[in-house]
Amino acid sequence: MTVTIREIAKHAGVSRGTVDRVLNDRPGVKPEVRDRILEIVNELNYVPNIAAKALAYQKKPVTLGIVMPPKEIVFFELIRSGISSASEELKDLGVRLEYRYVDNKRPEEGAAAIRELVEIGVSGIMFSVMDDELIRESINYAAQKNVPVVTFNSDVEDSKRVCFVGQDLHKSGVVAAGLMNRVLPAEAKVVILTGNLKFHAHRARVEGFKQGLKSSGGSLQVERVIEGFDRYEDTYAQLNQTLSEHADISGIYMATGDTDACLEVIKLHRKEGKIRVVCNDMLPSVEQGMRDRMIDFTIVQNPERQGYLSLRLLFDLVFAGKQPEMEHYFTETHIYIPESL
Amino acid sequence: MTVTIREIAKHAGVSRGTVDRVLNDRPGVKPEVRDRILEIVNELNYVPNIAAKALAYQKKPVTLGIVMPPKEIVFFELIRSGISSASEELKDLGVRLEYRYVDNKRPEEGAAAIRELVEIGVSGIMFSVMDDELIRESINYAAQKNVPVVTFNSDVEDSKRVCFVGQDLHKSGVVAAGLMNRVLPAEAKVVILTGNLKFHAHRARVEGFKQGLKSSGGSLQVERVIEGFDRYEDTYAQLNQTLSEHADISGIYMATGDTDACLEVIKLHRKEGKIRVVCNDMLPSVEQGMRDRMIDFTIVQNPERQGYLSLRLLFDLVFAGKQPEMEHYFTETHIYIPESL
DNA sequence: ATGAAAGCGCTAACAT
DNA sequence: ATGTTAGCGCTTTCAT
Repeated sequence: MTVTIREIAKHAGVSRGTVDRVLNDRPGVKPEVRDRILEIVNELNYVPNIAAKALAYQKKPVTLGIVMPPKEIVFFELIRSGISSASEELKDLGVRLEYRYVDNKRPEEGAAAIRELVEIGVSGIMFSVMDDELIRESINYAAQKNVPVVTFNSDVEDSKRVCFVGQDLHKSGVVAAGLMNRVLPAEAKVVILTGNLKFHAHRARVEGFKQGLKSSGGSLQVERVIEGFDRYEDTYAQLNQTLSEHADISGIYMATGDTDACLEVIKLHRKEGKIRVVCNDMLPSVEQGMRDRMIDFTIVQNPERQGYLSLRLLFDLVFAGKQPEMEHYFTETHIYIPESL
Repeated sequence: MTVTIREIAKHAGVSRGTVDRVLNDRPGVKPEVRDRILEIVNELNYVPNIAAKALAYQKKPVTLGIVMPPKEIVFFELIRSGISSASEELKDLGVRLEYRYVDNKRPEEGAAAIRELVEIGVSGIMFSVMDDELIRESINYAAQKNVPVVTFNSDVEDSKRVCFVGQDLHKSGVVAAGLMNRVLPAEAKVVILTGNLKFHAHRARVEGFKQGLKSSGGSLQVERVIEGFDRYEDTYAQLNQTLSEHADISGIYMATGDTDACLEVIKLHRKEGKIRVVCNDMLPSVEQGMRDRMIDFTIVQNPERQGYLSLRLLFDLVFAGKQPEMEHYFTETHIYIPESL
């Protein structure tokens, strides 16, 4: 027999209303009664019935806030589709979603969005904006107001967010190294392209790659690590220079940065098909590069799942009181080749 | 405003009971009334509320049947874990699962299981047993009794199953060819290992591989296609012979078959690390082979997702009347290398 | 501080 | 053939 709120009430010799108050941390219950009820709840191993809760919430649905970049940011497209799947499943379950689209490079917008969502009374927040002190403060403010925050895609470290769902950037790099090792001959020379090594997120892949090369006992040489600062021109100029100076470069790991710039330089040097290219993510430019057979591999970390899982975790937490089991949920690392498309 | 059964009743000038009868195809409604109600249902775009249904079904849950191999068949482990995730989500939603474990090489067991489940009154069935005429008949029998069947992992073609969830075997082969092409030099010789070319499932990967080699304009040569009939000895003997006769084999595509036999032969010929090996699936023997760096790649088709999706589709169908959108749901093709583990 | 009762949308048993 | 009603387990409002 599944144990209901009614059973608890009977055991405790109180009404269902009182039990409900205790279970939902509502005021107006004598501490000793509260304790006794909680004891019984534990003893009987009570678990709330989702369907019943959902039905009761129909009139005044629980609201979950989502803060992320707007539709124009194509990188988030698949994450959005994962969120959609989850929200489809939750459609009838007494949940409403409240979106706030912000520039994910503008911490102040993200921080403000969190506070606003807390003000309007959301029960939980999904959040993806570049890490920053302002944001940390907002997240902690939400936490203190009992509004749990799940970060996704990019984490806000040392904040009071309940968990993070995203990529294992270091592992991307390790896997990229494994691929290079298999497609290039011994002693071959490779170049790493990244954005800005000051950012942890950019550094992690590069470090993973280097470590991967080492630990696999490979003999590949990293000729240079280029910081392109996510700009076409910088990337183009530096890579161009490098390829000019080193005609024997046979692999490029595009850890972070402008794919188009990279491919243009390869064309300029007439190295199509001669230089092996490993990328990350499946942006339109990467997909095109694969179709054109200029990119050999791209490493992807299940963005749909990031979206789906974050929302699901948040729902389970606020609706069933189910605490996330981990602090970091890393989505699986997958490898694509042109034939995978 | 979401439209409820009550609204429909009001519009039609009947009671909620009658509407319920119509919506659930229960007898005892005058045809003209039924038609009128259905019209209104369409017009108002009525969608049943899952939470309410689930709650009402608490006492007498809807039962879904699952026919698949028992725990000993390790291949299904991940599929099972996907089923578990889905059933976790559906726990409170008025659904009960009824398992029948059968040898998936024994169609008569599978066919009997379907009939039995239909007899005991399940509302839908998930099914995975090798294709066979007996099974086709059972599935059609179930369909005729209004019990939808979703096949997963291996399809039962030309049957009245509502849809199939599983791998795109042909694509596995194409992707394998893409990998071989990237890691082997031009003109290299490869061997294909399969089970029994009489089986469509075994043939599909082999054909995909060959076609992949061709269409990518590669120059690799398929030296031989070995049928190992899923037996260690046959595989061992034939591969051994082939490697003895052709010292220049530099790639093996393990489309289907006994991985251990394959690896043993490679060791025997001291070709560890010299012959590139591409496998399918992530069986324990494959995983071990990767850790030992004897297998370079394995191609996997999201078995968890197969389990999850099949159950979810079945639930949506019987619970919300949502017809599957496709007849074939192919799970995504993923590539793993040792560093992915 | 606590109890009682109505209601969320749907099903099913019982009436008519 | 159709209407009425009592739940399903939880929330919430209104009494006490």
